[in-house]
Amino acid sequence: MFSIGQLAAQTGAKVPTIRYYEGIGLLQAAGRNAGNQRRYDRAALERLGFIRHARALGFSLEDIRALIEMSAHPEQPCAALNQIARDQLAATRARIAQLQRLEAELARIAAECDGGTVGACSVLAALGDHGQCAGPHLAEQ
Amino acid sequence: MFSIGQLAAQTGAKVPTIRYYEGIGLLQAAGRNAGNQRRYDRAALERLGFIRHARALGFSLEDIRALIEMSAHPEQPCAALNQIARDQLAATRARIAQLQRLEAELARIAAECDGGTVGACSVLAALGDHGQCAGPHLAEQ
DNA sequence: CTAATTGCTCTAGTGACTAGAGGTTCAAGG
DNA sequence: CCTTGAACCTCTAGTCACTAGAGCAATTAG
Repeated sequence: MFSIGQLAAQTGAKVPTIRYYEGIGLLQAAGRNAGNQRRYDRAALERLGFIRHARALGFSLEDIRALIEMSAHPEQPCAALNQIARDQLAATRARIAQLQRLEAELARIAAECDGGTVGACSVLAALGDHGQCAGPHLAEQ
Repeated sequence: MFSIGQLAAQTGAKVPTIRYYEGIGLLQAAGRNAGNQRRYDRAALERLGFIRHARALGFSLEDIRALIEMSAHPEQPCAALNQIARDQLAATRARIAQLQRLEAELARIAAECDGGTVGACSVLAALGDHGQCAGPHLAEQ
């Protein structure tokens, strides 16, 4: 059995994050010892490891909740499961494409600076005027 | 003179967003008409256009606040100004590189699904086990 | 003159945590 | 056995950049 600190050390999650996951029902509430402190078993370690790895891959907690829900029904077809992964892949690709558009504009804007004064610097003008841009680059960050 | 709705229509910002910008001091408080409604001139239109374009390029409101501050001192050297733009470019490139690592892992994981049941699907296992991944891909989203 | 639209302020909610206050329990050393 | 310091507990509030809604006032078109 692990304390919350040991669980944190083993998974790389921070202690308040673990309590947060429990609070929103993503991790089931841990058992407590006589002094009301959380105690975790190896299954909890695996569940938290799953969550952390899925987060590191960019899945939302809502997605992860759905994935956990599905893993509780192993006899069902995995189409919905794989759809979540493919949606995440598509979202990642879309985000990359958008950031590459931003990168191109930023590189162009930054390159125009000639090291003079703010008043003469083309960077401010370029930031203010979308007309100077090569294309669209709407960022919904 | 424009109403807030007309300003919103011309810049693409939403009405509550404009009021929010005023609330945090990013846009200076607009003048009011006899009925306490905000009225904007062409200068306000340009300031908001600058903010929206910088946001679309991925700058934080804090960065934008600094950029606006600098634009009020046109005689100063533009080094700090250009540094903000170059930092944003570097952050964008770092984010792209990281998302590309995620993309590679997600593509690999999604490709492994053979359309069976959840229990047999390799996607869940791959999501839970970082050991199956080709490399590091820590996402701080 | 009326009705519809637009405007006003204020509060609260989003996602995924993080920070801090103020108090309790545990583990190790003497 | 006792003390000390680390780790634990709950609860509230803050982050970023908005967005949604309530409840009311002003404007504008017909």
